[in-house]
Amino acid sequence: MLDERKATILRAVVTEYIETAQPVGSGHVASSAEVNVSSATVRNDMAALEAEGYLAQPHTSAGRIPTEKGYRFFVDQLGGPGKLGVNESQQVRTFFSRTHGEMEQMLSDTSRLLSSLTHYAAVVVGPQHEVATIKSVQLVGLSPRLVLAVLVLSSGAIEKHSIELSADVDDLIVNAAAVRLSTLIVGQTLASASSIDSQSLDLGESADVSTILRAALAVLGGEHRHDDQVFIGGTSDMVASFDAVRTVSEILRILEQQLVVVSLLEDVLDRGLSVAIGRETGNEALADCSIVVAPYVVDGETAGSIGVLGPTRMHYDQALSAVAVVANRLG
Amino acid sequence: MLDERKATILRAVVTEYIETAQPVGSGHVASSAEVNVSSATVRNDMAALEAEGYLAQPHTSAGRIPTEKGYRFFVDQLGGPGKLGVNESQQVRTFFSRTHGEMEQMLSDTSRLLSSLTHYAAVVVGPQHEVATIKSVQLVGLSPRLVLAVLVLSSGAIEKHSIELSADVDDLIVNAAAVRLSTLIVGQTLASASSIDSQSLDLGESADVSTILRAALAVLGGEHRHDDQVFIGGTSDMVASFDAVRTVSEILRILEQQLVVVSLLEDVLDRGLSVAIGRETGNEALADCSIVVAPYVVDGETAGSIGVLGPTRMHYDQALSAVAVVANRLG
DNA sequence: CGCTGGCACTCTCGGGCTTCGACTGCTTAA
DNA sequence: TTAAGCAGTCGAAGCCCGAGAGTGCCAGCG
Repeated sequence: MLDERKATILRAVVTEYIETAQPVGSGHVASSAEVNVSSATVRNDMAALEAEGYLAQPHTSAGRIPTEKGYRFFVDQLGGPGKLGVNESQQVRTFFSRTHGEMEQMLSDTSRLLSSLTHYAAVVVGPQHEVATIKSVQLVGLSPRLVLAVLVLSSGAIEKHSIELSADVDDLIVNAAAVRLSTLIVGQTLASASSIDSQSLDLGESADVSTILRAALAVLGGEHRHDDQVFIGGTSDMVASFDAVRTVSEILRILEQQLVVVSLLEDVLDRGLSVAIGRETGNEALADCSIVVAPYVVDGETAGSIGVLGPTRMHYDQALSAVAVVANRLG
Repeated sequence: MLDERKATILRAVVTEYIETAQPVGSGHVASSAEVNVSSATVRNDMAALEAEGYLAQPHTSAGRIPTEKGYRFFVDQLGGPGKLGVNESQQVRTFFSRTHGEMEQMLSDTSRLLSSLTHYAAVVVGPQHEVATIKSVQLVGLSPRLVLAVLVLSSGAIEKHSIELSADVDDLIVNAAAVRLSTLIVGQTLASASSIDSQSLDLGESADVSTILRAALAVLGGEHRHDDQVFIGGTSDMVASFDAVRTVSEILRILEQQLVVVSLLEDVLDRGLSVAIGRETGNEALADCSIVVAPYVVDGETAGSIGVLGPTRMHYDQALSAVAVVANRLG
């Protein structure tokens, strides 16, 4: 599609623009190391690149800036992720050597790590609970009419649901229900547990017990889609890449709606390490942003995903490397 | 200290500046409803107010801007929190009528409510775990050498700690340890549980059991100061009040360090509903911000605190009312 | 004695103008 | 196909100037 020289010129424009945030002119490109033709030749090629939609001019007699298509070519052409710098890989190494156990804490720290590596906002989405099996279930009476159901999953995650009852119950009843519930759902996945039919359990229990059981199964089936664990870090770093407070505010609004963020990441999850540039994110408010995402794998299963959100003029190579390496070592 | 007229003038300057973000001149003040003197008189008083440190001039021949001292006077003089507008109080009412159970979810929603009421960033700090008593403790073996300790507290909160063992243990041993642990710490507060001396429990247990017990008590004693629950919402709203991205970035950096935020709130916690203006927050990066904080009370005990973070030129009356009302109804 | 009107002064802000410089596009020659 | 040169374009920066907003001070009035 693009001959070698045009590709080189485009590459030069993109890298320079990422560096300086200023429109870059033919002179700069011509004097760059990889290009050995005169600025006039560069001008011709840049005009062609603009005609084909890779570059744009903010106004006549300014330099060119990359379009989304331009960035896209640049990123695709980059091939896979490169190596990290020595400082960064050192940072990753010490991070993963020091960290241990305690899923939540670790994911939260991971988002901090990623943002400190890239200086952009980092998003880490924890494992889906649906696939994990239930290790233990417990019912704890907090007050006469309030019972807390606590599930421990094989992933080490915990789910809790409060159950409000219409009548007082005794602790003995609660315990009986807990035992019965354990035999019913321990070892199952959350998904299969929540699909248990309430009917099947009316076998000779006391009425109180089965009431509790039914209520417990009901809350299990309820909206447990919400509690994906999402950790966002480094927004302050990312913000510094923009210059309009207005834009910043809109981006923050997106980040606050965790559902939106999660679906952004999950849209690209099955594609492996990938990049969404500007409107490719599918969100108008993120027109000036790009996202680098990768799923991470635990025990051979895709567990969750991590990502970096930065300006369209982000350092794609660094971001790709960082995301790739961190996703890799999260296993 | 300030005679009645000067106080009125100061009040007028502050309210106008909060509204417009523009330096306000003697003319505007004179034409405001509460002031019935000529602009020349206002000028004299404003000069005096400046000499006394309540006002400042960005440059000669611009209007005046309130100093921190000016805001402070304004806020003190405001007296208690006022009433909420009808829309707002409606919003609060429907919120508290719809919400129920599930502490975490509720606190997170509360931060959303507060930020939507005030259009500033809202911070909600959950109850201190130290004072809650332990309702139940459970040990779950996740893998042969990894045991998860799950505590349910009377507040409905859950703490989990993973315990790594140096040798494989059997589930039976784990269960035995769990039973023993329950008798030891259920009913105690976290604080007293974590101060239990490991020595006192070497009475005839098997070695395996006491190993686990000791490890469990050790992690309990560990850094459980961290896991204060902090919920921050509405940063995107607050950001819109500033015009320098630089400032925004610094403020976000503060908010990301939850420890800092928590200590900010807790410093003023025993003072009840209170306001910290600019540098009064004790943080240089928040020189352009003010904080409105109030503790909330559950079962007669101070449980946690809620707060609003906005620009120094925030609508103090609205923020105070909102914080006061929400803190009140969080019981 | 305190308030007011008036006056001179100061400083910012915005518009209009010019200059400068960084580009481009085109044309022509090798 | 590339290079060189040249004319043209447009924004950014500097400058001037007038308008406007505001101040401080002074003198007079009740």
